Amino acid sequence: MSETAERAPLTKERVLRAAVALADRRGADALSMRLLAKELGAGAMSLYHYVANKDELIDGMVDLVFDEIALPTADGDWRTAMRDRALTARDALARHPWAIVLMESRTQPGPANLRHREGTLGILRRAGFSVVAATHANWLLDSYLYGFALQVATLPFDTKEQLADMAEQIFIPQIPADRFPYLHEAAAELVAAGYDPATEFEVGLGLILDALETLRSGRSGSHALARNIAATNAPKPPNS
Amino acid sequence: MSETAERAPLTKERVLRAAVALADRRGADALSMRLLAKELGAGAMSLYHYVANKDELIDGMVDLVFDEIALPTADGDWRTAMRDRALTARDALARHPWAIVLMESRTQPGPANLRHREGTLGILRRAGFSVVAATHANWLLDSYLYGFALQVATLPFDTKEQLADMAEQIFIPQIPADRFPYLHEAAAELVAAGYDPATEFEVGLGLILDALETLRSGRSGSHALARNIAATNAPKPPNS
DNA sequence: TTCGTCGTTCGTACGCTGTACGTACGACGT
DNA sequence: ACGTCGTACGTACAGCGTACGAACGACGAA
Repeated sequence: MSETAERAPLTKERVLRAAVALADRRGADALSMRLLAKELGAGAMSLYHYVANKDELIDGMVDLVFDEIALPTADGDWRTAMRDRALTARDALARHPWAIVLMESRTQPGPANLRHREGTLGILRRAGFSVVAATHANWLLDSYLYGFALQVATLPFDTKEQLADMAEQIFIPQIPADRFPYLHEAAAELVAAGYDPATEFEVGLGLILDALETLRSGRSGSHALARNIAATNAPKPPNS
Repeated sequence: MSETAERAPLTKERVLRAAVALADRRGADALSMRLLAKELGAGAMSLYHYVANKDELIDGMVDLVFDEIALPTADGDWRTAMRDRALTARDALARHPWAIVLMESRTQPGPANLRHREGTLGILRRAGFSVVAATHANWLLDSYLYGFALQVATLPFDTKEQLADMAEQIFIPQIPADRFPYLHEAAAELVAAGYDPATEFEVGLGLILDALETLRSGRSGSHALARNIAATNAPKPPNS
């Protein structure tokens, strides 16, 4: 493969990027120090000059993925800013499915992670969200984002054509109609209706953003708890 | 520890339950066939008479956790049914944090998983959700559920007292106020406002359920895509 | 009683993992 | 010419999942 071709000097940057590429190509399980070293044309132990251990390697990889998510800018309304961020985050997590679990399981947030939290929080605060309301908004958006990515990462289909194939060849025959009538019906009807899984993310995202608007203005729907908490703090952005 | 005390006959059930207990106690990483066998007072290879391999062991463990989630019943309105399911699921995932990732990463759904999907889908369909609207609802609810559980599993605090300690001793000193003004402000203000992370899940859940009501009645908020799709299929429950 | 046969248990071994430890080598200041 | 230091890595160890085959008790048939 790459025996003597690429013997550029080893750096932390190069190690991390190679690790991301390897995880993308072969999956998180295949990422071992030995294999990564071979990929770089180096010995396994050489890597330990650039990362203290495998955990630190993974921390670095996660922060690289975070850097691929568009940092929301100050201009424009909060809705499109949060929407753009969610969409690019979704894309980044689709490119690096191994990162989904690792991103939120690192106890120490990396610099890109911090920059992100600061950016999104700023957008929300300047848009009139109270600190507590913005906290609710971030929890809701991030939970949806990570949960969705987690579910999508293991789906065996992406397009509506693949969904149709899956449903007809695997799902419907395996689900007995008498024990699972609703699932049976749904599988058939989704295909018939031309349901496209690629647009699913934006449906839920739109609903969430609508819901957050009620949180911002302090008038929640029928949920008393959210209403009470939203009223706790008036918006008062720092630094302006 | 348990040398000759518990030499009840090995069964698949016993192996799976011991595996769940071990993962709860020591974490997913510590779950090895050798350690699990020792826990059961058996040799490592004995386990392979009850599970084909470690993957099948994990499949069984995940299905046991699924069984802890309350299957929604037919009576009552859809909102409380979905709310109860989400809350018991949240509790089950809090008891078994290792299961969050594994649950949605198993390509083959276990029997408890299938029973669940059928149950929730039935609730929604009978409540008037179209097949496509119910699909949206499930994606939104499940994504929130898993994403929230994923984030909570790694948080170092659960109660508002722990949050206050964390913020004061770790978070605020580590976040320079000049580079991260909003994060800095938020950490201080959340503590001052008596923000309780334990209630966070229900805030987002309430907002989502409110949003789903608009999906059910076919009138979405400002999101045209959801409105169009919701109109695609009229509700027509099977089997009744 | 003796002899398969079968279900269950598990000892050993292989190739893999992360990484501790010690060594080796080229570049550089003195 | 001689230490020192940054970089590289060979070897080794404990632990992993699991393939293979042997051991052992229970049992029906002879």
